[in-house]
Amino acid sequence: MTAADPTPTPSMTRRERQRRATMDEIVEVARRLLGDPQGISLRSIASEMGMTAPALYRYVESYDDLVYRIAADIYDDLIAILEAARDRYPPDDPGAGITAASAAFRQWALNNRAEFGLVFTNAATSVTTAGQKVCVEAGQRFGALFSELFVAVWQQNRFAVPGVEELDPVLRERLTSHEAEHIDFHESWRDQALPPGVHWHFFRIWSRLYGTVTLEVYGHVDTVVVETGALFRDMIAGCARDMGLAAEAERLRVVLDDELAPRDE
Amino acid sequence: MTAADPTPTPSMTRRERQRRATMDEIVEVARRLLGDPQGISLRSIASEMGMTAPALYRYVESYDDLVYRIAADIYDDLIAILEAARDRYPPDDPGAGITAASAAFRQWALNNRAEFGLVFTNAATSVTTAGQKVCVEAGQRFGALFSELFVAVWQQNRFAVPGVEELDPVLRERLTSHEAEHIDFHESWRDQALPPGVHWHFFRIWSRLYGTVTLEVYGHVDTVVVETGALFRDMIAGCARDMGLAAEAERLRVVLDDELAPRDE
DNA sequence: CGTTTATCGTTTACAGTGTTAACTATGAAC
DNA sequence: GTTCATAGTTAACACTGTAAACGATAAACG
Repeated sequence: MTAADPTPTPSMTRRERQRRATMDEIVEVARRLLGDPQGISLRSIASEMGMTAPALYRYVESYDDLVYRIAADIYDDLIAILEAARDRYPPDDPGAGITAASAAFRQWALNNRAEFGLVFTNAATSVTTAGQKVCVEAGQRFGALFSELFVAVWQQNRFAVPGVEELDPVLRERLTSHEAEHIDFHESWRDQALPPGVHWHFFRIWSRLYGTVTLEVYGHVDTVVVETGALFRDMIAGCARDMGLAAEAERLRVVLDDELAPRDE
Repeated sequence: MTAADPTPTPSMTRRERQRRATMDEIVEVARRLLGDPQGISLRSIASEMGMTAPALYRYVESYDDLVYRIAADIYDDLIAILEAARDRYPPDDPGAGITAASAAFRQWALNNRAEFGLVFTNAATSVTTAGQKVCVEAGQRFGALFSELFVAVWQQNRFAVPGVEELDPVLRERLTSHEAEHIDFHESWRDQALPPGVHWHFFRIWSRLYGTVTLEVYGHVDTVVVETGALFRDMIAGCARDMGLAAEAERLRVVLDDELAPRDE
């Protein structure tokens, strides 16, 4: 990937293009080195691209700043993978799409544990650098991918969601008031005036996906339920039920099997 | 805490006692320093106790070894906290016990994020040192705490669990064959001959608890559902339903409110 | 075109990390 | 009372992120 270019490469001065190129190469090399047991270091990155470590400071404010940029790049990579999984199924079948994307997310996490940890179990709540911003934005794009699929499913079959009266008062307040900057990844919902219960229910579904994948990645459960994928399958089936997809369980099971099978390439 | 002493302090030579004392002090100091922004380091630990860094190698094989011992200590600390929460309710009310323990787990995690991350989202799959062993054992004790409560609930109300025929074949094989060393924390179940479905259902419940807490700790969800505790409450309510505790929902809600309220001390 | 100037890279240096080797007190043991 | 293992030391090595000062080079301007 090495993406995250707001303006890809239209017409910028030669220097700017070159600068962007090495900027991209930095995070590219860093991500390659991320797989190594001893992890990444500015010196290893620099030497890998024939430079010295202090030179990297022309492109990166600090080590943490670099980490944020790497995280953003990982996000974009992951988003592309999930979109590809989603697009293997027709757009008018968001149930299959969200199932496929979820499975792809899980497979990616298990196959890229270091990257998963960097992005999804990181205490990176520290200072606000330039890099963190791009990281947060990428995270919002990632969230939007799932939330859009979720909303598409809801708009298709209007499954039951909790009514406003069932919601926690504070939560209801936040979800109804449309100063919702804090409702991170849901910019795409802006004009749709969705019931707050839809918002809320999405959090519940997302928490189960995130939680199960994280549990599997860190192995805080018997290995057999990870190896067989039984726990993940069960969780997906449960989420499907709670999204009004019970009738399509058999069909979605096939989708899931397909996406959980090791990719052929 | 600084516990994990198989033989507390019966009658060992003076040297052994002293050795154990500084061993305990090391992890104690390390844990105190864990809260610091720049984290722990052998030198900071040593200087904190008036020593030099290389001296620590008389007690610890390596840095990773130390981390494992810290993790074990954290586990023991956490176990004590959860046991205290559990024991605030009568032993014949495991429903209240598991609810309280779950809430205590969540509160502890949110209040000790560094320690939580060290223990629960750590790639510590590397080499097998002496320290890792004590860490794994502590983890099993931790798991046993929840699984025992879970089994107690089941033995009390015999809630429905999936039948053997519904289980993944590989999973069924593993759960029925009693060479179950891999079924980590369930040594306490040994002689009970529990249906495999009970095992399996415990994994599901545990995955939801672990997943929700981890999600909250790392904030990969709207902050309001964390601050209000709405997501956690909802998840606990769902688990209670799936443990045949629907009738006691109101009673357990009170327990939950109690445990989620900031402890008074 | 030549000169100025900003950019990108260098070398050097500093404080910090985990870790090893060699050496030295000191308390237990024969 | 001598021997000897133990617990500590200092010195050193190979790393880490980072700052300062300096040099080459390419763009920008008169």
